[in-house]
Amino acid sequence: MTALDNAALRVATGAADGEQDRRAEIYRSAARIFHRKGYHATSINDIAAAVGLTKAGLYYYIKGKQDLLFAIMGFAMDQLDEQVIEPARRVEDPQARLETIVARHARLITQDSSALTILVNELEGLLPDDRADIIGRQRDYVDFIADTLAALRDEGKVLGLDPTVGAFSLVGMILWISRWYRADGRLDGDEVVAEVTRMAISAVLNRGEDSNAGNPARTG
Amino acid sequence: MTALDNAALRVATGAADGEQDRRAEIYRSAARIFHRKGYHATSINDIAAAVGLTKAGLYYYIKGKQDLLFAIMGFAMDQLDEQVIEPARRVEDPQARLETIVARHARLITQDSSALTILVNELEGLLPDDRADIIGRQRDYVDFIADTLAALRDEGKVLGLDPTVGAFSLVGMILWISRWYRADGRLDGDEVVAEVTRMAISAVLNRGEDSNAGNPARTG
DNA sequence: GCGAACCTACCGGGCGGTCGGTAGACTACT
DNA sequence: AGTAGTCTACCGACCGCCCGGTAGGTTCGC
Repeated sequence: MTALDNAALRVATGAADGEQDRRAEIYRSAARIFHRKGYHATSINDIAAAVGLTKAGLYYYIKGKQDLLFAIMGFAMDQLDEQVIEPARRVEDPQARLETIVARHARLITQDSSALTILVNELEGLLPDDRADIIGRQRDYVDFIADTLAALRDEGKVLGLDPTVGAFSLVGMILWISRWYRADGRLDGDEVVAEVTRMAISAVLNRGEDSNAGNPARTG
Repeated sequence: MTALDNAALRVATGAADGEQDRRAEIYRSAARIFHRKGYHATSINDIAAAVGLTKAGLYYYIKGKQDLLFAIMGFAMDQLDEQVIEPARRVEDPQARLETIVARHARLITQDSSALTILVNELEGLLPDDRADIIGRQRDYVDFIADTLAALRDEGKVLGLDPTVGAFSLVGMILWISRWYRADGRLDGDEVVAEVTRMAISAVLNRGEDSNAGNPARTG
């Protein structure tokens, strides 16, 4: 049933808006409200009202608040798998693969950040088993990036970078986009994606030890 | 009264543990629990129990849940001002200043991330006026970084980087540390700080256009 | 007339917050 | 020395509200 729910959500976030599948609209609205107010601050009534139903009416479509959250996160993770990880896996050159990862992930966020952002911010709202599931998939993603960085290092393009720290840092940079990017802002989505991708690659590539960035600040 | 509260918290987060000032312990515990479970998922009872009081007893010390949150965030912002922004302001060379910002901010997070992390994750729990206050101070911080990046660009050390996007990206990289760094992990705090600082500087400095990181990925 | 789609009404419970009270230390006056 | 008053630091009990969730209909297209 989760698979079915995710399918519904996938339809919903696509271009074609709901015409028959009410469930899709519900998931999409819930994702938007969770994203804006946070999971715990969002009531079932909020979601019901947003889709023009009463609370009881909403329960015709969903099993509960936590299942709703898990379904949204599962969908977001599916999106990441399909639109970032799988395409990147088919890129053999490590640098090109890293660029693919960053650019595609960033683009996903500039296009619709709701589900992706909930995915990282509302983990503690899940049941332990569900949380373990999601965290495992996230961990796989970070490992995938770390492996790519390790491959870059083996090519000699990167010196003295810890792949795990590098992977986490790049992920942080990408995820943070959802906090500051506005579709109606000074830069459009493609420009932001390009800019962030450039920074990410630059952060990782070796520049030949011309920087003395070590430990310049001491407390006090 | 907020100033007094913040003073109490400042004492609390220092080395010397509570010996008389109960308020300090309360703020510190609250920050830790808010950090772990999130603001909305934390009840006043949780905090009271953590400091060995009943809910009513706790209200002898605090004005309300939202004031508690605002006080914690105000303290975190003060920490940022005093330990990151002010020291960095005294550094004239833009690159050295940027290194100071990143290293000091990162160090703050590896040392005790509770208040700093609440500061960015629980904004929507605040009253509108309080939120505006905090957001304004955060915006000032980002502008400070962006100005530093602009100065670097004027020196010719950076080509074609948007200072605002750069500032946000670096902040994202730094803040994300609190999500993955564990004090008992493989790397100790200083190593992580050094690694992240190196990445941040590298992300921003010009490497002479040897990267073709543009728009390598298309959907579909 | 039957099932899908939805409603009104309700439940138990936990929430943030308040109230009246009080143990005990400390002060003040006689 | 005794005792009355006062203040700090707390507690048990309670309030009204809203929460997630449910029971039991009702409407409506087929």
